[in-house]
Amino acid sequence: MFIKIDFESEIPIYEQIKNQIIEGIASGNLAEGESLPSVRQFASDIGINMHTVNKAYLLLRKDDFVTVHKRKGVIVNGFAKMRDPGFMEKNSGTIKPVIAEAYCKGITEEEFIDECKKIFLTFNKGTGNDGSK
Amino acid sequence: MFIKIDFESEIPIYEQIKNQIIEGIASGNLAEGESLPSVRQFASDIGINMHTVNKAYLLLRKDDFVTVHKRKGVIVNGFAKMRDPGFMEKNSGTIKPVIAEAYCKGITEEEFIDECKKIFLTFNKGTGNDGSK
DNA sequence: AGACTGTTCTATATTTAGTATAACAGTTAT
DNA sequence: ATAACTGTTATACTAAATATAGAACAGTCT
Repeated sequence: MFIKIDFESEIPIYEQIKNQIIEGIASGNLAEGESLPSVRQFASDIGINMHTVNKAYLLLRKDDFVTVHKRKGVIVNGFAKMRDPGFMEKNSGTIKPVIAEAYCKGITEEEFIDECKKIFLTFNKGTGNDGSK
Repeated sequence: MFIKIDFESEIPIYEQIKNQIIEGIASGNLAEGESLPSVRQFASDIGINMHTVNKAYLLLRKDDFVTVHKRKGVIVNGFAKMRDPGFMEKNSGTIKPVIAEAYCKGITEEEFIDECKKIFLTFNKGTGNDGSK
């Protein structure tokens, strides 16, 4: 796997795992139907505990990024199953403090949006969320 | 003050305080030179502990949002003192997971950027960070 | 039956968050 | 100078979140 954990980070390990898997899906590195490593093997690979991996998987399932099959393991969903039109409303509270800080730090709207576009570019290469239904 | 704490939130109280003060500065509700309530009075107003407020103030000082004067208290800095051109580089790691998740959830680049612009609008009304030096 | 999945349970150590008192060191008005 | 107000620091404690550890369970597939 392509996941690297920063043990010095203040971000919990289970969240680093969750984030990197979501980024993997968005960037097309993890395609629909692919299965993730088992909690035991993944934990052993990274050198952490099984339950930490499991917590990440539980969160991914809760938000419809993956489906769990006994025996097969954890499988990446298609974009259709992940879709949630209400995402921006639920998460504007997450973005607001970041923008407020950026604004105070002298970042212009244009600079901020350019950075967002740059990040979006790394994702649009993937399987493709073209915004269609 | 205009600050409301959500005691049910998973976001620490000191971070809620910090965020709302930064948003207050960005939106122009808190102008340069204004002083924040004393740690003791603020804590008593909200019904929390002094040290929780102090922690928020320490973080705000660390990031140059405020200056501390004994007796006068905590005073809001001007945008010039807050300015940090390296902000986006330091914080692209914060934005990336949010965009990745939004992308998977079917939010288009346009929708995401529109939301950012909407938030920027609520700030541009303020004293004005016009991007000039 | 055996080997593999995720899941659940219990237990523990560590860190973070928050509260609680008390004292200290500057600053300013009286 | 004294008093009253600042932030700051120190210590102590509780509670929750994070991470680890080992064991057992319940499906699934060969």
